[in-house]
Amino acid sequence: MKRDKPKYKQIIDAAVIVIAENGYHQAQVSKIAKQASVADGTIYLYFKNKEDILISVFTEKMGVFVENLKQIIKDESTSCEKLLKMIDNHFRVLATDHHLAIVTQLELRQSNKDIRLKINDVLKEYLVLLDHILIEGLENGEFNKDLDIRLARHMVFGTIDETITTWVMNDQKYDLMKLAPKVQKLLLSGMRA
Amino acid sequence: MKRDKPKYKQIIDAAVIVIAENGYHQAQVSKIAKQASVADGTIYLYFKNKEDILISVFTEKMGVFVENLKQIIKDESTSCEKLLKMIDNHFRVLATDHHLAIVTQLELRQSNKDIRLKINDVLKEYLVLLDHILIEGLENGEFNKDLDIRLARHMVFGTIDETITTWVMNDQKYDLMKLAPKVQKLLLSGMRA
Amino acid sequence: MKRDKPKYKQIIDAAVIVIAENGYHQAQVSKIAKQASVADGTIYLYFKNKEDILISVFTEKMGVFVENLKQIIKDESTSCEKLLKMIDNHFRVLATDHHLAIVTQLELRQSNKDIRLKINDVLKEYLVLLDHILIEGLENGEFNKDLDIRLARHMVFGTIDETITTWVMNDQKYDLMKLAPKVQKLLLSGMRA
Amino acid sequence: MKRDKPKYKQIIDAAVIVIAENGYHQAQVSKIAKQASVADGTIYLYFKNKEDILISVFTEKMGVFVENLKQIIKDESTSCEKLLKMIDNHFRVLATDHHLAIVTQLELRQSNKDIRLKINDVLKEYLVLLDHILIEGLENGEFNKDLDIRLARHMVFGTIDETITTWVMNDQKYDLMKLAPKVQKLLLSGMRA
DNA sequence: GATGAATGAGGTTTCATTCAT
DNA sequence: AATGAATGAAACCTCATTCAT
Repeated sequence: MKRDKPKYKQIIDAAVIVIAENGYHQAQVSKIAKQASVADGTIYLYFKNKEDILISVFTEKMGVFVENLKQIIKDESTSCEKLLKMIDNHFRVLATDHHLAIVTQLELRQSNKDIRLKINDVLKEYLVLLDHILIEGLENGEFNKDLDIRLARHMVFGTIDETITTWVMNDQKYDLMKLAPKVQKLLLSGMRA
Repeated sequence: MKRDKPKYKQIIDAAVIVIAENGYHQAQVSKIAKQASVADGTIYLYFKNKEDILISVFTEKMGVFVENLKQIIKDESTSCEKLLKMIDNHFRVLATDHHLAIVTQLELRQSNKDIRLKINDVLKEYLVLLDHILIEGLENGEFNKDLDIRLARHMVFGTIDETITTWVMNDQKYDLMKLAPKVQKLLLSGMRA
Repeated sequence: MKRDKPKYKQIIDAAVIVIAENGYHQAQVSKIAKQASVADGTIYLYFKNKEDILISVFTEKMGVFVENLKQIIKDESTSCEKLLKMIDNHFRVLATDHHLAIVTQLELRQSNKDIRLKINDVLKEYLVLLDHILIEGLENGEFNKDLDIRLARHMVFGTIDETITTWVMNDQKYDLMKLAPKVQKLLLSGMRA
Repeated sequence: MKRDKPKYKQIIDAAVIVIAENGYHQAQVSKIAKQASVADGTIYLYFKNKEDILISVFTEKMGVFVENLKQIIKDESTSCEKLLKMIDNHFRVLATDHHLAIVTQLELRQSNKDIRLKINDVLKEYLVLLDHILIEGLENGEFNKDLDIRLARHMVFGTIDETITTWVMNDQKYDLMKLAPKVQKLLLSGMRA
């Protein structure tokens, strides 16, 4: 399997760095190859084309969010706590990897529709897990029974995304992690029973 | 003043149509010129370069949001009502102009960092006005006195934006306007005193 | 009409020279542009792509053969004389333009199947005219009534083509024109009544 | 000797199939290796480079024509009969091996000048044998004493080649073998004393 | 002898911008 | 003011060949 070979991850990581440091439109394949210390042609032994690199970057990295969230859902805390853990996790992953934060919040959004559609497929998986938490909270009475799941999902994800994007645009100069409990509290007060 | 001449608006409107119908990356200057019924070179009598067209599209169209919001702030309703009016206005403008909705929610976000930074300057004006409503609500006791204005702003704008973007991505097939009161209610329950 | 503008012919002629002097696979668009004294991009105002240049080279130049042959057919000489004139014309055009001879006999034959199929369409027109001469000769009794037109066409064209190609491969070092009457005589003796 | 080892022939035969089925420009070394069931690198144990494969394909396969023709020349028939046998042999070999016919008549002609020059060296051997027949016919009075050997060679080979190429281009859908006596008769009538 | 992963040079085409008319 | 023909820089990808195993 190609994605288990060391060069696969090597190229993905190189792509994140190159995109973060040069911007999406200045992230030429040759730069990524150089950063990964492989020849240009080697890229094409592991990826079909440039688009495939970009989608794989998102898929591989987003996988971490999804995996973490699956763990969070499994545990036995309340839905409220799960929501906090989710926000906390989302913030932590991006606060820990500055390059990745730039890539997901700013650069990858410049990609064309084809790529964005595939990125959305990955995102959808994440949103479905978020819905699980929301539904569970509804059913166990933690959340307001009139809550519109779809709007609540928009609110939770929109707030998280907007908060992180603003933080990235401000050059990540304040502590994102500290905002997690406040964001949770703000969101919860709007959903609680 | 260039922006008062008829061809200026003509080109801006052509750009919105071309970007909405062809996508950001397929919106060549020559296509915009054709749609505006002017020669390619004429574009450069009214705009410094392509970047200038795109920023102007956003500035000119965003102006409507800002103007409307200024009117809303002036009137004598409660902060809660102002928030509803703001959401309602935001939804209405985009629900009325499908091309514009596509351009602002999807296509213009593919622009490079430079353009997006300038677009953000324009957006900031809008967010400052939103802050006015939030501060007013805090001061007159409508909103929770512990409310973090910055986070509340992220939540309000993030929720609105995510809701509209999802609606555009779903081909605008449901009635966006109907969601306005629900979104307001959801947001308010998180902020109220 | 694009093909009436001076730059169109300028580029076609440049292509013939570049292909003849560098070989088919070393005839880059940039070289053709340089030879034609235009910018690389200008090529694409007159031709859809590189393939289009190559096909146009053949079509434009082959047009001369076809036009000349149409004149020959119209005149009132015998079929035998027409055949001589055809051979003579074919030899003369290529003996006069050494670059063109190299391009048609050697270089253009390296093109891929798509291009060769389009080239064949043009050639077919020429062969149809040759058939006219052969049929006429059959009907007026100049040629053997048992003559198989298809085979005769193969023989006439194959002999002409092989003779010219050998001449080109030998660096055009002998006088091709002098061979015309001998080739005619040889071919005719095989077809005469 | 490398050319006696089984893998040598295996690769040559694979090359003929790959070129015939994919076309000259789509006949990558890796495809030939795959078809021959050897690794890419193995090719280079038997051939200096890709050019060497292509020339060897022609040399090996052309060898059959030359060998057969040598036999034909040795026998005691008339020059006219030898000519028929030669045409018959030429047609038969290609009519029997459809892949080979495509490769020699269409695909290999797309190769660059270097390769074509080397192919011509091989062809020359064949043409020299043809000259033997023609000269013998001249000397024994079967052919016209004014016959120009060089032109006659062009005519014989050009007619054969054009006839076969047309047959291949028409997807080999009629019986090439049946044409042999007619082609001979046509050619002979032009050369006979 | 055999393998196949890795290499890296090289070319077509697009499109924002200019400037002579 | 308006035109639009001309410019030319810039990058993705292929594939023949090598060489460590």
